[in-house]
Amino acid sequence: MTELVDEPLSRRDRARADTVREIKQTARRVLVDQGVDGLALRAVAREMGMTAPGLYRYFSSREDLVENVVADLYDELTDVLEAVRDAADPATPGFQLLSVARAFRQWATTHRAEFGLLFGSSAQGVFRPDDVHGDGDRPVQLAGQRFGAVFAALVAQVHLERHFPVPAEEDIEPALQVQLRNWCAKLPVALPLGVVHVFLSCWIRLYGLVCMEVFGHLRFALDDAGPMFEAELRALSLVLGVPEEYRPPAA
Amino acid sequence: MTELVDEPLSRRDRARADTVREIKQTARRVLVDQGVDGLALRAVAREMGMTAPGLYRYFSSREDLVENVVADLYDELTDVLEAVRDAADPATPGFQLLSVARAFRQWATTHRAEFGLLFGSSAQGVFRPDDVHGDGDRPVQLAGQRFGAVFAALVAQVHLERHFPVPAEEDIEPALQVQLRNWCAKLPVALPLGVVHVFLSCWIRLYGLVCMEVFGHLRFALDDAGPMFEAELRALSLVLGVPEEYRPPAA
DNA sequence: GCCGTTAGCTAACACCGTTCACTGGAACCG
DNA sequence: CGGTTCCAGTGAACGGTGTTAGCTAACGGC
Repeated sequence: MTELVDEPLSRRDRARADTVREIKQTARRVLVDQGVDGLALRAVAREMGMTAPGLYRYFSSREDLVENVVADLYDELTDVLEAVRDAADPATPGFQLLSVARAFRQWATTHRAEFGLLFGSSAQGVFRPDDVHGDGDRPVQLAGQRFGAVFAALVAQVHLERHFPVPAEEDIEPALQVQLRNWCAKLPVALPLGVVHVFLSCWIRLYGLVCMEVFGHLRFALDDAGPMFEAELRALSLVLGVPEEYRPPAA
Repeated sequence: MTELVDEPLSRRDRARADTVREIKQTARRVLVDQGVDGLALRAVAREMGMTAPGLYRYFSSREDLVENVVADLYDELTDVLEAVRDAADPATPGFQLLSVARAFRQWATTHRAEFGLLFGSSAQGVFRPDDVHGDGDRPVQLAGQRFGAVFAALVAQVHLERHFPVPAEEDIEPALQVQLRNWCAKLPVALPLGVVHVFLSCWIRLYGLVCMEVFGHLRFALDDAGPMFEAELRALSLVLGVPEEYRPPAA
């Protein structure tokens, strides 16, 4: 058994860790310029001067490799969002939230293949049917939670600063109440049910619009989703009571 | 050259049409119980006692077959939605819209594989990058337009009956205005820009929620999306001014 | 220096999409 | 009726895939 202490990394272990990194990094490059379907084990191996079976020393299957790449991508995306949040000026929750939302779309549109892997229809690996809630401790699940926490925390802060209108608990259907309560219990901070309800509703709109744009399901109406995105952002700002001066302006 | 008249279907042509039907039908069955990745030409051929190369007499590639299956699925889904709309009692636009939205979710959750093919991230076939707008005349595009028209027409009718609040033209960003105008021009009926804006916004929410549910991206928070769907439906009813008595009730 | 562990290889299996050359039979024409 | 043309469907083959089994060779710890 390997030690849980992180200090005694043997020479071999370091080499192994390096190889793992290189594989994931190569896989990501292949993903980007070959597409999801072109993300083949053999292609990854070829790209780094190995043969496909060699990869099985590091990942138990293609699915396993993909899952680890997904976790890394979640982390990378989260890093970007956190950096944008922390660089936002003024550093008010409202403006930070808008900036993060824009950065999310920006990342999605400039990393289409990666976005498809994270948020598309082929992401059975992220949240498997068997673990009812996505709160296991596999890397991809932890990374997913970290990602979600960025938005959740910002909405919570916005609400803390300016109490935007939320439905009263008793105005939420009981069946939805218990689910929201269960979810709340897993969050680091306690939030009123109405707030998480509004957060979920806002996230649905952001996710829906960005997905439609990236997956090409918006082209029936728009050829550039940018203006529509800003309009939706403005609508969300109103819902969340983001102060006028930080809101995207109407035309 | 074959005649454009539809009467003189030779014996051969009828047999051919039957085979095409059987192939698509078999492909759909394979899709359902093997998943999108399991939708292999060889599997389809095997299932119907043929060999894979034989299918090339009917479809020029796997992609071609999939595209035709997608078109059929769009048609089937649209038929379901239209039937639900026409069977809605009372037959008011508001209630019809709610019924159709529920039927859409119902179809999506009971036909996950098919839904993923139509609305997921692997739908490059439906709207290709090259045709800027999805208004070509390939079967899949026609079917897609027919699908969208169901929702669009209902929203239009709801607005005709009760003028829910829409943004004034001059409150829409110019860049978005021209896009919406272009799209409007392709619709069968003339609609105020504000109405199509609201329609698009509502469709984003419906699409976003159903996609998240079907693709498993909602499991981080909810294990049954039903109540949240009804809550969103209620929110949309308020946006669209659907009369109180047809709205989903608050808790 | 020995010995266990392990990285990486080759070969192989079963599958995939696709092309090609071919056969059998149906449809058409004189 | 015979001859010819067309076409559905086949088997073989090519190059690709994920994955397993068995081997070699090098490395780390004693």
